[in-house]
Amino acid sequence: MAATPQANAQPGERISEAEHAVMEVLWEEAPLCAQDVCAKVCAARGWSLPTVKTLLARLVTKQALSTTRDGKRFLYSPAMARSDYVGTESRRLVDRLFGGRAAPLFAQLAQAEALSDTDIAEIEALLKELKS
Amino acid sequence: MAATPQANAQPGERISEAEHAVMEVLWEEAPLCAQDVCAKVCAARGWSLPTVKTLLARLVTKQALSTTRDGKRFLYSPAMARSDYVGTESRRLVDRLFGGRAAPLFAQLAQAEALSDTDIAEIEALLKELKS
DNA sequence: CTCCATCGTTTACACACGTAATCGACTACG
DNA sequence: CGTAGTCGATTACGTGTGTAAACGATGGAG
Repeated sequence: MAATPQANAQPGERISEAEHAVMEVLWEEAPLCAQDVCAKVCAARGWSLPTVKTLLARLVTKQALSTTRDGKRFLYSPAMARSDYVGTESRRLVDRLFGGRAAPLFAQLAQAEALSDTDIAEIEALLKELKS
Repeated sequence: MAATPQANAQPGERISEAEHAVMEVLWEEAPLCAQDVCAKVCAARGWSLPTVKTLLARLVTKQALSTTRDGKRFLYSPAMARSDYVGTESRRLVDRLFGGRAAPLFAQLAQAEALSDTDIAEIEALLKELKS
């Protein structure tokens, strides 16, 4: 049984940007069938239904989604927590660009004026909590 | 002059991860010739010299590097500031994962215990400065 | 002045990704 | 019971990326 190229896929398999858009929809609401996902994601990205189906299939292969049969169709649900994904992605960036240190990232955002007053207030609150 | 596929390349062209490793070396020290870059980057990544040459060439095409002739070889220097790259990449992530808001990213890092005491202290100091 | 080492350039190739059409099966309506 | 619509699966294809060999020019050693 000569494994086809895509046949093997570890759970750690990387989720691409387009795939992420699909995950985002399902993290917001699940389970959904392909059409529902398409309706939501196509509105934002302008993809066609076949495209969304491909992405769903690839995500299932990568074990990022799980499926349940519902009559003739499938219902898709996330098989990984959004916080996990967000966590590893954030960590990736911090490692790659800031040597694993979070402070320089913060400095970067501050300098780029990417921090709103609300952000600053929230971060301040978080800091207070961390120190307690 | 039928433009070859790669012939056109805007300055905004995206820098891939492998290319970024090369940029990193040149941001640390420049200008350098291909061999010097290779010596540094190959130690960390285990690439061969041809590979590094390809990456350098692609980066020149993307206008992320500039070159000066030095006898028979080229000296490569970054044509974009590291802070610019780091800025856009950070922004990208924050936009994609946190709806453009920095506070949730911070919360994420805090929750993942990715914040050292030093980080917290530095961020606190930055906050104080921002509010003044 | 010739030849070799060394550049940068060109070409190569497999795989991931974005995007999509087509196909075969199955369900539901008539 | 047949047929049309719909679903997931299969196949497709161009481009970017990671990785590298082959090639052609050129400058420096002898």
